[in-house]
Amino acid sequence: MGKRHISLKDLATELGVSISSVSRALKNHPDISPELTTKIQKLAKEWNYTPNPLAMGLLRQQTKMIGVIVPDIVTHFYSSIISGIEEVAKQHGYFIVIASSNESMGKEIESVENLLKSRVEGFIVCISQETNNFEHFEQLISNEIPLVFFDRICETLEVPTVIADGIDATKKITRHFYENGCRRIAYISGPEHLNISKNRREGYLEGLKECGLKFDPRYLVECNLSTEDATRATQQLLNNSELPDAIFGLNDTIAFAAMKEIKKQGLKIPDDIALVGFTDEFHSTVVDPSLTSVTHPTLKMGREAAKLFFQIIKNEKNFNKQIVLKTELVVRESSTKS
Amino acid sequence: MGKRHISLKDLATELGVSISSVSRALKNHPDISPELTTKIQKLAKEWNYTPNPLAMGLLRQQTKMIGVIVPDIVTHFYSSIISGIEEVAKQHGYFIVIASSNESMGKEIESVENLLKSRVEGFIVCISQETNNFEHFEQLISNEIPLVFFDRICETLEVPTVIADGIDATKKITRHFYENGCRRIAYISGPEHLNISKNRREGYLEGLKECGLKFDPRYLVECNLSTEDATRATQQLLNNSELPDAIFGLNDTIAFAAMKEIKKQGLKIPDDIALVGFTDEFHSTVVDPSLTSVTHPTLKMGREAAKLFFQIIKNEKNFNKQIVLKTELVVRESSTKS
DNA sequence: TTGAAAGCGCTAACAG
DNA sequence: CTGTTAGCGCTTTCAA
Repeated sequence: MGKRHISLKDLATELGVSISSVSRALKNHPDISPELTTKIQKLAKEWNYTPNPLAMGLLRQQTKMIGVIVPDIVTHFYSSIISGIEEVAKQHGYFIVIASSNESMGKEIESVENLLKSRVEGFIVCISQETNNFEHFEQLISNEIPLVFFDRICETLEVPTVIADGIDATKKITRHFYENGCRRIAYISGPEHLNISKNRREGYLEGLKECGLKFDPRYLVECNLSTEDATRATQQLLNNSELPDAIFGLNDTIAFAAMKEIKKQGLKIPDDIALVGFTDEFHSTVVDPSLTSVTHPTLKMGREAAKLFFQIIKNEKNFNKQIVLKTELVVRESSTKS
Repeated sequence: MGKRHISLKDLATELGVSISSVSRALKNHPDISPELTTKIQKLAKEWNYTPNPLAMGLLRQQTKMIGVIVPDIVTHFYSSIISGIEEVAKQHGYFIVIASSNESMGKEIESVENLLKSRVEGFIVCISQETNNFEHFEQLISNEIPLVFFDRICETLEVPTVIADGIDATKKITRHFYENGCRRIAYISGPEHLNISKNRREGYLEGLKECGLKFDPRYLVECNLSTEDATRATQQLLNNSELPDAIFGLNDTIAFAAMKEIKKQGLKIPDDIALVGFTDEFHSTVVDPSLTSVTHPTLKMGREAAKLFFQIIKNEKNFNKQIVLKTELVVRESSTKS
């Protein structure tokens, strides 16, 4: 059950001094005589004293906990971001409590409440795909509880955010397809209300225009972010009388689902259809053909989100509240037609 | 910065009663008059009172935190186990604090110390591949701090554990190869001191024997668990004058590295070499050819580990302290020779 | 230079 | 039935 930890009181009684003297000595308060200080510090070390964070927390009303809410934790994208958050949090002596919304708004709301009960000092969140009502976040804001959004954000709320530059990314993808001879470029998007969907679509449309291609609505399909629906969306694209010669998807789930479906229908990647994803390093190289993709700077995204958080916590005033991270197009086999 | 939360005192002063009455009313203590109780509960609800866990924790000397140490958090295997742990922890009103050892013993030791400082009530850990000295865990044991190992365990320590049945799994794999006509079955193992390496090797040897095959040391290579070293190990196997006709690896990292290397050398899977991995659902189906593999019951492993933990916390005496989870061989394309 | 006391939010034993 | 008090571990005035 765990033996009791050493307290200031233990040290004080052992040494026959007062608790406050011990407390002061341990933080090298100048008032305490050097001898006493040394004596106390020596014993503290010997007895392996560490301050009780519960007591400190109660006193200062701070738990040193950050609530992190993500759509899921098993996807590499999120776990990698979490790593980044954790890294910075640790540096600041904070730790993170992770909750998964499972892409459900109900669970998201619940998580906010639960974490609030646990007295987290603030939140770093990527909203669920379902979330279309933001009251639970507005409440946080009006209570002045620190909040940071990453990746999927709510544009109508004044909240510090870090996102990837989706417009630029999808523009790059479209152009890349064009330069590789593709003319019927299709895009599988996600739920319309998500900023990532909107941005990436915008880049897609701009890219088409820049390449002098006309937008063809048959080549833009939408799906929720499940594998099943992504497969359905791919099938829809492949049902067109005029097949697209290039497809890219909003995220990994979609990209891989598309890849499987294209292969299943006996079409060749990239020769029949070039494919590009929005994925991470690992998955992209493990599949066959290796997948050209825009890599998300996940670790950095996590770190930046955490940094924003601490700027809020520290009450800093002048900092950039809208961080946009550059993405990189890594060309692999799936998009270079022979 | 977060407005102050409502305290019992706030309710008490508002209602002009004592703090203890409020405390009692809130837990429906029979001593309090029904009227007062209702009045207090009503206000508490209105003001959205939730007990301060810090105060409770200080009082009861419990943080409701479990330290979870894993080799890394971004691998699906671990993040999925973490999900399982988290699920059960939540049911018990606990939350988990995750630390990653990055496969380094130094970091692992550090994590134990840090989490101890944070006053976690106990630990659930998968030891790092480097760990060959267990003092930091022995210390926990002698201090009666709850500890559970999963997947990679230390057999010399008396600690409740949950593992997958590696012997049975690799026996099944070996037999599966045999039944598919393979006779030169190779195995890429991990660091010898890890229980998972030992068990799986044992199953491999037993499987060979059962099939009436002689063990050939050229077909057993070892690697640390990095992609680079797994590639090296695969090359070593493929350098044999007599090529193996089947390979399986200790885990996903190895399996995928092997797959890439085999393809790179222009060999066909499964016709030249059949391949089987120890992986999760997602990865196995996304690669080409899809990978036959033994699936780890990761979620269950996490849940079981957490359950063990709470049995310790609750001071239960008679419970099974060695949980062995069955694995399942899912046959896909990579191992069925045409 | 050191100690006593109050208070952070809560519970529980003890009084009334 | 309700209030008072002490105490969990710590910091911080205020006193000495």
